[in-house]
Amino acid sequence: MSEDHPSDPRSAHNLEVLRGCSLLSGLPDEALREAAAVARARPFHANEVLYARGEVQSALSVVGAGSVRISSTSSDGREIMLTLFEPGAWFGDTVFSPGMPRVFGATAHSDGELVEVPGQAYRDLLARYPQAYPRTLDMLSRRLWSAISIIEDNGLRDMPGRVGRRLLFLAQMHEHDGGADEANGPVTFKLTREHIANMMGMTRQGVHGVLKTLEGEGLIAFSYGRVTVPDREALRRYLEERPQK
Amino acid sequence: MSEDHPSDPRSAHNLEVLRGCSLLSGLPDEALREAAAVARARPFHANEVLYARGEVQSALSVVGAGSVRISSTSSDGREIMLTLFEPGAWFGDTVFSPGMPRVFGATAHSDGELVEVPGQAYRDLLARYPQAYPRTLDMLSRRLWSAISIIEDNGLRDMPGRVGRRLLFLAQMHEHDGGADEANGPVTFKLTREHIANMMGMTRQGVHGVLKTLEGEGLIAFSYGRVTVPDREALRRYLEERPQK
DNA sequence: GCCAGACTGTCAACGGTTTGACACTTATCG
DNA sequence: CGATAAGTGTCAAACCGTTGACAGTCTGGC
Repeated sequence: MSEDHPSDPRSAHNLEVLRGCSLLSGLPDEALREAAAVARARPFHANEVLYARGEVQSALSVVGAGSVRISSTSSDGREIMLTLFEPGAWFGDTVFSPGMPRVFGATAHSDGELVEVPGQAYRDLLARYPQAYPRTLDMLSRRLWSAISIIEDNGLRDMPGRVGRRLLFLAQMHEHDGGADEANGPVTFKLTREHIANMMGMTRQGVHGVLKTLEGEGLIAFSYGRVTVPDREALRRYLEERPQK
Repeated sequence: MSEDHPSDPRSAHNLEVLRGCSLLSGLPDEALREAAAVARARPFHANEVLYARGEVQSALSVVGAGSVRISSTSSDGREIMLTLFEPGAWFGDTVFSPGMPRVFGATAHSDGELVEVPGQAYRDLLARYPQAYPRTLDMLSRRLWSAISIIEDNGLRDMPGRVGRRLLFLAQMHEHDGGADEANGPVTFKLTREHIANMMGMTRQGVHGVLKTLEGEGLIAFSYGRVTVPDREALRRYLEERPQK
C-alpha cells in the first residue's frame, strides 16, 4: 500500500526477515527488495489470535521473531494444534489457492513479529521471476511430505511413539529454520502438557504418562511448561526400533 | 526415450489421459502433446506393487484406468493406507522435490493403467510453459489442505466420525476426478473392512462395529468387499453435528 | 516480593478398541 | 463347477487412554 523507498529502514528490516525465509530463497535479491517494500511488519503479543480458521483473505506470513502456534478450534471448544513455527518459517499456504479458506488458524505463542506480503503481490512477483517457481514447488511439496508423515505416524504408532516423533520433528524444524545450534545439541520447547495433548489429540493426563515413560528411557526431560530433547539422535534411534502400535 | 511421432496412436492415447488430469490443465495443449510423446503407458494388474515406499526415482503418474491404492508398509508388516486414486488422479509428488524418497508407495487396487511422464521431462516442460505454474501450485496446495484436514480429523473425531469423514472425502474425490455421476448420487467403493481399517489405523473388527453404527443411522450401506455412500449430503450433515471425540 | 491464575501430579472408575480365536460366507480361477 | 483363498461376523478378556476431581506447585506481572 505505502510506496516505501528501498532505503526506508522499515523496508530494510522486512528485507532481512524475508531473506531468512526458505520459501523465498529462490527469488533474486532484487525481487526480495520489491517484496520487502510492499510487506507489512506486524508485531504481536503472546496469545494474540493472528488468523482464524476459515478466513479467506490470504497473505504470505513470515515469522520474523517469536513463535507462532498453528492450530484450529472445533465448534465444541477443543483445540487441535498442528505445529509451532519459529523465526524464518512461513505460513499462509492459501496464497497458492486464492479463495480457499484457511484450515488452521495462527496464534501467537510468544511476543514477536510477522512480516506479511500481500497474496496478490507475492503471486505477481513469482510471475515476474518465474525462475523461483521450482524452489517454491519444492518447499510446498516438502510440507506435504511432512503432513503425510504425521498421518502415517497416527496410524502406525502408539502414544509414546507419536509424541516422540512429533517432538523429534519439531526439534529438526527448529534446527532447520534458524536455531542453528550445534549439530546435535539439546533443544527446549516452551510447551505445556496441554499443548502437547492438543497436538496429539490426547489429554493432559495422558501426555503426563507418556512423558514419564520417555523420561524413564532418558530420551527427554521436562519441567514446568517445558520439554527438552537432549539428544535428537538417540531419540531418532529409539523411535526407529519401535514402529509398533 | 522413444521418439514417438505426434500422430503415433500410443502417444494419442497418452494425450487423452493427460488431458483428463487436473494437475496438467494449466499447460497449453501443445505442451500436453509434448508430454504425451515422452510419456510411457504402464498397464498394471490388481495388487501389483507400482512403487515402493522410499524409492527415490521420480515420475509424474496419472491414473488412466483402474484404481490405485496409496499406502505404506511398516517394518513389522502393518500397512497404512492413505487414499484411493481413480482415473484422472495424479501422484508422485516427489517430482517437485527431486531426490526426496517417496513417503508412501502405490499398489494397484484393480487392473488398470498408468501414464507416466519422467520427472525431468515434466519439470523441463513447466519451465518452458511457466504460465502453468500457478495452477500447479494451487493443486499441490489443495493436496496439502486435504492432508491437514485428515490430521485435524484424527485429533478431533472419534472412530465413527473419522470413518465417516474419510468415506465422504473419497466420495467427493471420486466425483471430482472423473466419476461425474449425478450431483449427489450413490457412490460405491470396493474396499474391504481391512482396507478401511488400514486407512484409519484401527482393526478389521473395530471397523465392523463402526460401519454397523453408521448403517444404523442410514448413512452408509455395506456388503462383501463393498461400502456405499447413498447420500453424500446426508452424511456431511450428520458429521457436521458431531465433531466430538 | 507477593499473589492470582496457570500449570501440574495423581487417583479410581469408566469405556471403547484391540487381541485372539473360531465358524461362516463369498468370490475367484483352474 | 468345485476347491481354495479371501473376506466376514461375533465373542470374551485384556488393555490403554479418558473422565472427572482435587490438592499441590510454579511463575509472571503488578
